[in-house]
Amino acid sequence: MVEDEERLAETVRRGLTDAGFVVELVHDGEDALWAATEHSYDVIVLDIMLPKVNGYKVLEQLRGRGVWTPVLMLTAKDGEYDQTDAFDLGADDYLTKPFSFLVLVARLRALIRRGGPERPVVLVAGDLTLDPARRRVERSGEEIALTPREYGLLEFLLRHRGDTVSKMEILESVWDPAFDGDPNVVEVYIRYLRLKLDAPFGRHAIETVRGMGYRLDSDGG
Amino acid sequence: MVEDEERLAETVRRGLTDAGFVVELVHDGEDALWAATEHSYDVIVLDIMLPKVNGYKVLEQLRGRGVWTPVLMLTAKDGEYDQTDAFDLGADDYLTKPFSFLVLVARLRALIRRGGPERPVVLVAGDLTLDPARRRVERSGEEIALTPREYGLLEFLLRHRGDTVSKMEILESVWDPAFDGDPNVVEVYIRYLRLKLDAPFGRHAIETVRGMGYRLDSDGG
DNA sequence: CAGGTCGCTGAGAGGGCGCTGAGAGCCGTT
DNA sequence: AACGGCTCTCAGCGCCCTCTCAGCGACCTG
Repeated sequence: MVEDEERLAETVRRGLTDAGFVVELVHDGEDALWAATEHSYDVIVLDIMLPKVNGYKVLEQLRGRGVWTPVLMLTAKDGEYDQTDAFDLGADDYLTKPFSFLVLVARLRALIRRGGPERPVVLVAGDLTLDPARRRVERSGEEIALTPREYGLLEFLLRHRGDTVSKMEILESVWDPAFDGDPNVVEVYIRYLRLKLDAPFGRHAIETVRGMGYRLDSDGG
Repeated sequence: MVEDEERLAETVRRGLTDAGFVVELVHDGEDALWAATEHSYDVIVLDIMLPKVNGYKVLEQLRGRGVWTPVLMLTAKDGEYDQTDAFDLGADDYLTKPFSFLVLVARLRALIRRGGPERPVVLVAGDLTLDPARRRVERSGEEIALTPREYGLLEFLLRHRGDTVSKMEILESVWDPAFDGDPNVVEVYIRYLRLKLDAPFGRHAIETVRGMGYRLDSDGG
């Protein structure tokens, strides 16, 4: 683990040890590079903001030296780099500070077990979140109750957020590939979602692309 | 790999082979186009300065032909093109000469690992971009709302950018092969596009070729 | 300069697409 | 059996998109 904030580092270290991990802790980028090159770890937890050499550089260097140990990056929410950068740089997973300790453990176990990335479990678009595991939808932290159909539709839109998806695509994925009813159902359910997701918050996350279909804004409208 | 400097090419080839890659080497843009179109590679290393057809043209042609193999471009430090161009044209990564061999290997591995999911299928002409998947059009980073017809017309022009296309060709492709209405529709829609794409930006991406048809500037006007 | 052709432009009619409210069918629960 | 929730159908409506048309200007030719 590479982390320079002492209190946070010590807390996490103790927690991980209790959870059964053997933890080695270094405090800056230089030590991180040396340790990771010389030793072999199951997984590396790497903070971005570090003394001497930042996390970004550390990762780049490691990959450059052929070190392919799975890396979980810790990113500050308002940092200069964001999650996208983390993935682009070859990180296998990331967490945004502040993070839930239990989530950290889960992600680390996943990385070790698979030897590969576990994509973030929660789908996000702006202040709109959908957690498939808990089947829970929130907007601005407020839970929103959805029927199964509404939920399926929203999940589909979120998984294609930013893309324009046609009514036919939606019907085939959310309804049935052999659905032969009135395609107007989609419009009706889009409306239901808008009534629950947009209207109470004065936003418009779901955009109509006339003649083409619908599009969910990446930034949540 | 596409590289014309023999010594560099041979060095890199040997290194990549040692690192476990199977390498095919061609020396100019023409061979590159042929090889990349006929065969299927995990990743393409493409130099910019090449005999016959330069790297940019090669990339442009490949993307135009629907070849979406990841491409890593090699750019000269003081070259007339820079990295921004590389990304704009649809390169997936780039390295500036001289480059660290280990970094090259790392980047190639990253490109191969990343593989399929997030490939930008974007048509570009200067500062004008069209993303078919997202059905999104931007000029200078600013999104532009188009109706289906306008969008279809612009997509057609972009796919033939640099070429002069006749009104009849346009009618057959964008409208209907059996369209028998007033060909003046094309002029009308060209106008709509100009009003949305050119006028607000003081440019003229769409050129009229009197007696022949229309032409979209490759560099966006 | 006159005449013709081609492209540009503004206005407007028509239709198609998406939105909406109501309600019927189906299911599980009480 | 009655009720409520969910799903889907349907038909009306309003707006945006599409296309037509006619006048005008630009360009070429004699």
